[in-house]
Amino acid sequence: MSLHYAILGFLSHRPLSGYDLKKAFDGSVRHFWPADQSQIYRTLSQLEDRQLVDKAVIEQEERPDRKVYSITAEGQQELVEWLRSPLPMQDERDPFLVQVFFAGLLSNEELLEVLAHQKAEIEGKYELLRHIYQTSSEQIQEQQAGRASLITLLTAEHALVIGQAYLEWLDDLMARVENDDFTPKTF
Amino acid sequence: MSLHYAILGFLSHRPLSGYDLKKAFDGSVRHFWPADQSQIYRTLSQLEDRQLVDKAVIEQEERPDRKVYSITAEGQQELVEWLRSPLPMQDERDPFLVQVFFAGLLSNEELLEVLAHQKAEIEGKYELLRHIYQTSSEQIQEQQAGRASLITLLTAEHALVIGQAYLEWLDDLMARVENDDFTPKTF
DNA sequence: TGCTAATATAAGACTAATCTTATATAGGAT
DNA sequence: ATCCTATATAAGATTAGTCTTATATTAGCA
Repeated sequence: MSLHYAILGFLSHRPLSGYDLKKAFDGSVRHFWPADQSQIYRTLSQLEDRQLVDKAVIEQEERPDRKVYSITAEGQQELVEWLRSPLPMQDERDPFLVQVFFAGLLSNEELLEVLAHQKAEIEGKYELLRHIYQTSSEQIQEQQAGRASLITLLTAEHALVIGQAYLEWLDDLMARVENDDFTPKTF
Repeated sequence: MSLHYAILGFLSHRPLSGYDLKKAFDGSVRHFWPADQSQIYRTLSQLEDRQLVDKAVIEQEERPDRKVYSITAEGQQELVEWLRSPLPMQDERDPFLVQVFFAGLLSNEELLEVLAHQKAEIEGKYELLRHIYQTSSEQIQEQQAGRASLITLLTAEHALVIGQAYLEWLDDLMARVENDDFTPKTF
């Protein structure tokens, strides 16, 4: 469902084609809402059926026609209503945590390997996001872009804060595995 | 896919019926891998087809037959192999972050409301998990249960660490919204 | 007396998302 | 010469997970 609103969100800035939208997703929100190309096109035609977007066909001789979508007044209204509405929490689904939960079946060495792999993955994701955050925050500040642009940075900030905590937990855990000491902590 | 392995994981401790498994999921891993009752039964019969589990039918006069599943040698092997194997990272999907990303369309007051709601949700989840963590860590320590039991606590610990970071980010963000100051941070 | 919860299983329909494949062309790189 | 990338769209099949409904009985509560 959120894909509908994410698309409306992008279209609320400027009209875009399916192709443009795919690039917009990959370049900004993919770390918390990846979008499949095929699904974008399907969702666009659903939004069109519900008259939340308008389609403008721009004929091109050498390529398939560009179909540029723009948000309608109804679409804008539905988007803002959704943005305002408190959402029920999503349940998470993390196969890595399933591995950890049943890791009693592994030796400490095997467990350490799994943890080290996860650490590398999280670190990679973290570094990528840090780079994106830095360059785009500099860009936004140079251009003196407004409040709405600054707000888009907050999701990257969220990922960085969570990533840092994740890495601290992993480091602490790896140390405990090395000492073979799994004594519970207090919270 | 992880549901297959999570079921095998539970069955590696002791034989269980579909009904038992549903309770086991709800009581321990549901915060990172919720399982639908219907899906558990379907997955059990798939595992049976692949001979990773054995079914023992216990006839009951007054109720539907209890079908108790136990893990086979092949099942145990596949489980341990999976536990050892480094998994590709999952992409997240968080509608709340979609809201934040496009929150430029909301006023500061509206945004604060959305954030306050999320804070309450996260706090609720956090308190629940803290309670579960405390009681079950005490229980495990009293019973002098072994390494495998202590390891199951680590996933709750993970959720608590992440939850804390999440709440700190939210608090900081709410303060900034109140001051209408969205200046980027440095990471 | 009737309602609810617990025990126990499972099919059917549906939705969201992914993966694969198809069509069509231009321009640049090897 | 040939291959890859970018542009541009979209149907088809499949998978994982959810939601609804069905069946059947007992025990306890109000």
